[in-house]
Amino acid sequence: MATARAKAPASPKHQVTSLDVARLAEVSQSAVSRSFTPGASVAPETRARVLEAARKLGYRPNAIARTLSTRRSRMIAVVVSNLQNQFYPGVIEALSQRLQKDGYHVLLFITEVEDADELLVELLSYQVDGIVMASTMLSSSLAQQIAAARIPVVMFNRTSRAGSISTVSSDNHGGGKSVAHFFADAGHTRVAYLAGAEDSSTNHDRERGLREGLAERGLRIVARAVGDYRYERAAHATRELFGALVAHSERPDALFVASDHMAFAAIDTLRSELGLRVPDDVSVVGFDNVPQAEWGAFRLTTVAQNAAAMIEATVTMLLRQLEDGAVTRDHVVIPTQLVVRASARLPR
Amino acid sequence: MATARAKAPASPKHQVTSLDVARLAEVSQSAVSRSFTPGASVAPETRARVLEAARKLGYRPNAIARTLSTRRSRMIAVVVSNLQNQFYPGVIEALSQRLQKDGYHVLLFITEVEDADELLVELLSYQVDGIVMASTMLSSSLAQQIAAARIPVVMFNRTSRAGSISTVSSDNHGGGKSVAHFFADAGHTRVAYLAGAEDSSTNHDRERGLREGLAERGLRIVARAVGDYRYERAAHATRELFGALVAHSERPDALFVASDHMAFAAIDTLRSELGLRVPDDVSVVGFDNVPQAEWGAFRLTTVAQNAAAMIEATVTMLLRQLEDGAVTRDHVVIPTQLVVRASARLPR
DNA sequence: CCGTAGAATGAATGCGTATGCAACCCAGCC
DNA sequence: GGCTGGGTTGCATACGCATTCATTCTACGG
Repeated sequence: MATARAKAPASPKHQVTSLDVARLAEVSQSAVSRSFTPGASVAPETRARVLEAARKLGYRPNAIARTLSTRRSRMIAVVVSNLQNQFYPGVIEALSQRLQKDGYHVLLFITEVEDADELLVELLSYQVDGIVMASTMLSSSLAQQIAAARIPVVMFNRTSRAGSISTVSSDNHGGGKSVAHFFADAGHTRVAYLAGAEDSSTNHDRERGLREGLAERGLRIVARAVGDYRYERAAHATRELFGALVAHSERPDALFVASDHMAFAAIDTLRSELGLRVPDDVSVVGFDNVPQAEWGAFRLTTVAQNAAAMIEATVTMLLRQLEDGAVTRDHVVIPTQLVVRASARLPR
Repeated sequence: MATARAKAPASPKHQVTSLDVARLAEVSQSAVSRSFTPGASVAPETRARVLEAARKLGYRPNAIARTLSTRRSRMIAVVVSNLQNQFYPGVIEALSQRLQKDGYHVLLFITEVEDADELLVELLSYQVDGIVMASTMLSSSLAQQIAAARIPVVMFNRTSRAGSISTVSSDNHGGGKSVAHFFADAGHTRVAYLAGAEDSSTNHDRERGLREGLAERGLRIVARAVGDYRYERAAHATRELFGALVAHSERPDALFVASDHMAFAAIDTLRSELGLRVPDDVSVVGFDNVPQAEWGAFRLTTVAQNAAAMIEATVTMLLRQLEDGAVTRDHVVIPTQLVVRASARLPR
């Protein structure tokens, strides 16, 4: 016995299709399609009739059907992992709005570390036109596969030695170097580094910049701990570097942190937990210049990433590849700038 | 003369389709489709042959074509406006992961205030299976339209008098009330309110809760300013409430802020700019319990929203409606809890 | 006044998958 | 041994739109 499935009355359930509009406007389905396709050949009065009929019926072209037909979905996949770091929500927001302006939409994928591969495969089945990967690695096998599918990929804020993949990043090396000089000019001699994820190119480049910049002034990194781009781990790393177990003479007098997010953890820990003053006892400099860096509680001196420029470069690159149909391998590096606030001692 | 369009060699450009797999496995296209459809009728050995062939060819079912056929896209639209407020990135992250677990994906729409309508129309053309609206209003005409299309909508963290729309929200009224009692118990008599967006139900309910809670103790809101859920405007509102122009005797001794994000602005402004101590001079309580509330710089006493429960309720509600095919109008209210930290004076 | 280029239109087909339906096979049962 | 029924399979078609191709219509120049 079949259970009486309380199926809702199928009154306007029948989705309005271009054929319905065609009938009402007394034209062919082709004419309807053309009326909604910019640049197609339709007489103005025909289009007017069609649009009027469409309005009456509440018709909206079906983007899915269009995708199947044109092989372009106008969807861009954005892959992100760490939304706790304030940098990324801002990026997503700006990126999304920028793409919307060009008629594209964002299919969002959140992924922890390395299940990214599995996700990517799913993502491909949605026929996205392009992919932006922020703060996530891409296995080279998968990169291969995506390249084969001729889908443009842009790595945002990450670089990669893998296949034919474009990247947009800040001048992390230069940023790190400028911090080194800034510290040196302020007379700091015991500089420590609080690292992000060890396998990330950003972390690597920022540290290298710091090291080389210090070397130019005859200094070196005297201590180092890993915060993995996470607040809690950064707080823990700060305790390692400045805790009671560290002899006073060994204590660093300046700390470069690989991201603002972690810098907040460092400052909080230094002040509230270890009783150290910032910048009087320790100078702290971050990286990113997220909105909170400006807040009164932190007044963080930091290396600003030009997010707007990075996003513009990303979108430009993506759209160009989409138009050309050719997957390229460009690398754009956006300059950074040291923003001096109050969390680090000023140069003399 | 036709320009020689440098069309890339169409080597593996021809997308692998179920028909290709069928040919290789020497079965019909139907068999391939069924092999990828859980619960379909296929002999185990047939399915094995198909999967093997698919693997060889690198075949992945085309989700777009499937959508066209099944009329289910397995995409959920998520509409958000204010990603600066840390509450929302967290929600997006959790929501996205939760939906991914059930095989759904998030189509993200960022919208400033009221161009939402236009966006929603676009969104509908993507045949999303459901919509989650967070921190965004929905015009009732559009709500009507969506209901007619039989697309389930859940308003997240907002309520609405409009059409047949489900809502998930916290007990904002109760939360506001508990703050009132907390202030009263601590002996505060001059309580001020820093409001969010005036047209939001959350703001309205939180304020009403505060007012009623105070009334129960014979108190009232002595001052009020609007921060519109934005940091800068909240800082400005704080100056209005506590600035030099306010007579000392008129100055509030407790401040309830409609969101943590704004509470940070209030605290920063009170401390860094107005030279007031928190909580010694002014008690501050927020709402949301975002991760930063716990940070050493703020140690914010706040009303915690149970984001996990809200998300679970949202997803459950959405999925149920998708299965039943019936758009319902449920209203779930999740309890809140006052989290006591150090930004407000403790009850005696 | 005829020929023709060009615009406008409709019929037909393809995009890749899911599924109702009919055909088929085979085991089990009377 | 014939019959029945369940499990498999393939055929054909639908999903909604874009686009090619052929056809018709219009206007214009010679």
